[in-house]
Amino acid sequence: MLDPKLIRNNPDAVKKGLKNRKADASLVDRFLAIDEEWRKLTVEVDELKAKRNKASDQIGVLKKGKKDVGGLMAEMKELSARIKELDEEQKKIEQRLNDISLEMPNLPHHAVPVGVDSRDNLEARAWGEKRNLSFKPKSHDEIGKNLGILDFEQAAKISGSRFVVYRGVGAALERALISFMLDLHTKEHGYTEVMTPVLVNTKSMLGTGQLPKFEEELFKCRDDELYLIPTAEVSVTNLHREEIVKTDLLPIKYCCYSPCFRREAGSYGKDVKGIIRQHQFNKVELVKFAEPDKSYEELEGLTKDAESVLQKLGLPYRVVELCTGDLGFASAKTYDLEVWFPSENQYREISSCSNFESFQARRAGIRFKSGLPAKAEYLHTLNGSGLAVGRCFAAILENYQKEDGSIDIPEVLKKYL
RNA sequence: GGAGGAGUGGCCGAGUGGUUGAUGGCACCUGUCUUGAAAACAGGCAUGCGCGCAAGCGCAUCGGGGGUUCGAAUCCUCCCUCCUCCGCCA
Repeated sequence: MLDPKLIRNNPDAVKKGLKNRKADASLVDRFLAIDEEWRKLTVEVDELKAKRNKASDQIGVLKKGKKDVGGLMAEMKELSARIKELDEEQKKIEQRLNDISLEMPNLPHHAVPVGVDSRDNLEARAWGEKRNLSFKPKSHDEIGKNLGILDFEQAAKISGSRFVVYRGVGAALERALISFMLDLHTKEHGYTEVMTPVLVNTKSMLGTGQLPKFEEELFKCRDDELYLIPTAEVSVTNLHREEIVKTDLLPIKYCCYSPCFRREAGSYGKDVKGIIRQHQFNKVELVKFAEPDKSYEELEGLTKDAESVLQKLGLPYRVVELCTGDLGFASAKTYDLEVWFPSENQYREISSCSNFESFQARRAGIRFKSGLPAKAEYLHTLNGSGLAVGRCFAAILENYQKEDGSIDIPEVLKKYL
């Protein structure tokens, strides 16, 4: 959610930001029109309520003095009825205002390169040597099937398409990756591990921005107001919803392993082979709560923490700075980490590290005290994959494959297997 | 799932229809005293929103929604959360 005062005082800047990210800038004018209507009505209602409050006090006093208050009471009865009508109208307007506010995406940070789509993204840096294979590299799903560690048929039988069964060493490798990542982030990068529910309520989904706009991307329970999380970002960020966190605890750094669930509506025919795009996948997520003036520094650190996973695994990757047009709904600035896939001869996203500034904090009511005298203020939230485990699994299969169809195991994983 | 109890400001805890946004205590801030600190004493101390250049004024908020009433923390109702007991259960 954007600061309503910012929209009021700086509508043109907001429009420009929305346009840069290909969002509907007319939302601003609609917001302003309704906002004005709301304020006008608010003044009116408040005045009537002030009148009523005064009269009610007076009635109390008069009654004590055994004076007649029948006329005044009748008058106030009418006034109350009028107030009730206006209250209802005001509530409706508030609802509309709120709906628009929740539909509005975040504004890009001013330094984010302006662009239309992923072709305008900037490569910030690249790391690692792509291995020189003396044979034609196989795809990870082929390797996995051949080794008997990935089974797509059985998964399709018990669940459907875009699911996978890990078997034997495959299951162990997936588990090893999770443990390796969590250990790295907790022991070397100072994150606190949490394990949170994967079913969350509507408020949590609104808080991080999955709702109301992206409901079709979510799995929802039929009989309960609960959704499966598409990322641990949701449950972990909402840990501090409606809280004023102690300033001396900032920055708060969490890492969380969780399975993630995405409907992938509208991605039919895209990445249908392999485990790149699944309805259910594992991910270790990094989440930070930071003071506003330090959040960009924290974004750099967060990205480096995610990168170090790839470095320790010896997987070549590059860091891409997303342009305004490619930014996610809630993000002000995002770095994608892309890992090398030899069989495709291209880099593919394996992590996305974003600073949401106060966008999620405002939706979720996450504040801290700052200044003198101390005043509660929205903090900044950040998160990034550290990393997507399934894609990491696939990248290891492809990058560490040998001509005989077997694979090497990265050194750092050996103690986990 | 069944029965009962509870939810008040940062915390504890009063308050069952009328100057109660809410007594008191703790914590916190300021001042006096002190070489300094502690103690004691005095004072201050909720949040959100709107109007206003400002001083300030007004509205809302006692888990959440709805209702009764001129007026609700207080009465009614639905919901949520927590606790106790029973049932079921990894």
